[in-house]
Amino acid sequence: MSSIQRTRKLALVDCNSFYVSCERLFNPKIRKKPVVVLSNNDGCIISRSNEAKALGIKMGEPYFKAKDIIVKNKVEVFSSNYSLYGDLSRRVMRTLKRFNSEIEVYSIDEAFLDLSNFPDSEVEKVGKEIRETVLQWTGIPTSIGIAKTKTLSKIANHIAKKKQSGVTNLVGIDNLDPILEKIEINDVWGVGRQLTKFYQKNGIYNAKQLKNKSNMWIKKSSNVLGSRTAMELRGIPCINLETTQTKRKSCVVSRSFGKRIEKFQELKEAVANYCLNASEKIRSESLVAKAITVFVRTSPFQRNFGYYSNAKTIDFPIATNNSIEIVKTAVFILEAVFKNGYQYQKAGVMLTGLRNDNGRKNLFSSEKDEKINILMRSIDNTNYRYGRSTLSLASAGFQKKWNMRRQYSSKIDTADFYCLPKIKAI
DNA sequence: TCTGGGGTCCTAGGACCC
DNA sequence: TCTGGGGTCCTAGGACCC
Repeated sequence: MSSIQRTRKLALVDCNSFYVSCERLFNPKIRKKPVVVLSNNDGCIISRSNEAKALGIKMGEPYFKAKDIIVKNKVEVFSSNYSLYGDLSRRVMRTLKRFNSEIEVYSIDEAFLDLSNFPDSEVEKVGKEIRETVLQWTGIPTSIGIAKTKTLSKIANHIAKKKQSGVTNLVGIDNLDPILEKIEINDVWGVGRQLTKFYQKNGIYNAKQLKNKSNMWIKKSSNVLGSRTAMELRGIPCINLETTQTKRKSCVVSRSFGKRIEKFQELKEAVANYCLNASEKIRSESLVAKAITVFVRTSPFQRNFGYYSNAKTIDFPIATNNSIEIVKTAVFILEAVFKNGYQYQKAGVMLTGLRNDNGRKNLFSSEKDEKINILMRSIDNTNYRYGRSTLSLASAGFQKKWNMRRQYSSKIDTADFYCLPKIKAI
């Protein structure tokens, strides 16, 4: 045995109020102010600065419900700008890879890092170094939790969020019970609303109590995922670090409309646009779809108009990523699910059964297919170079009355020179 | 007036086969 | 007419995540 202890150590790096931090980066005036970022269509609040949290603004709360507090306290409001957040996310992840190239990018603002190669005694110091480096290189503040399993690093991260240092290390602590006892059951990773209700009914209110329940009982009353969580709380790793990105299995594009839609024609345009978007996405990942689902629905919150929701799936004869075929099939489905006399609030398309496009010709492929592939490729290249929807299909429409509301966009584009932050020479 | 979007995994149950 | 048991595969729906 080596003299240095090398237990399994995972760090969870989580960006603090990520979307808000991104907006602040390009707008120093809002650094100390309460800030919120809204979801698509300016619907819900999906990111809050600490100052906004302190005002009692809740995560996921509809914007219009929080408006009173927002106006009264002069909270800065932004529509979401996903290309900006995606760009900054990539910068953060690139920085993290300096510390270990084997990282799992878990979401736009989170990554797991394997720190097992560092001695136990140094791991906290490494955490602080990671945090400082990310802040210095990207301007994004983070919190870091370190522990033996993913579920425990999530808990460590939860604690780190409330600390000045921003780093919490649970490796090397023999008895975690006093810490786990303070973690409410609904704050445990993998325990959502339903499980919380169920666990509480059975006297489990915190992480320590779940940890001490028998696997048999948990598995019987929930499922394997539940018992995995309990094992991980005991420090037994059950969830691996996924360092290689696996290809996705489905691709969804759906939006709520800026205003309600009643006409088939407008719905058709929206759905055609979602199809173009989705097929471009899967083409860029060299995938083909086995099937397509289209769904439409009215607002579930507007009871006086009666709720209607419908969806239908069609299998393609041969898996495809051809925009024209995808749009055509989607419109065919839409004709089947559309009913007159409703105010539609949302629609979407889902490409499923995705697999690699091996480009192999099959029995039915023809010269025409070849030509279509070439056409698709040139559309993608043009749109990449000159901006999305430079080239489109006529069925996608031009008016786009149904487009999203984005009233508070910061309009920052990291690909645009004039949006770069200015530095004043002293 | 105004309530996001995009994923994954698990389970139960049905269809089908031998 | 009697009518078993085990396996696989698929799907819909639910739960969870960020």
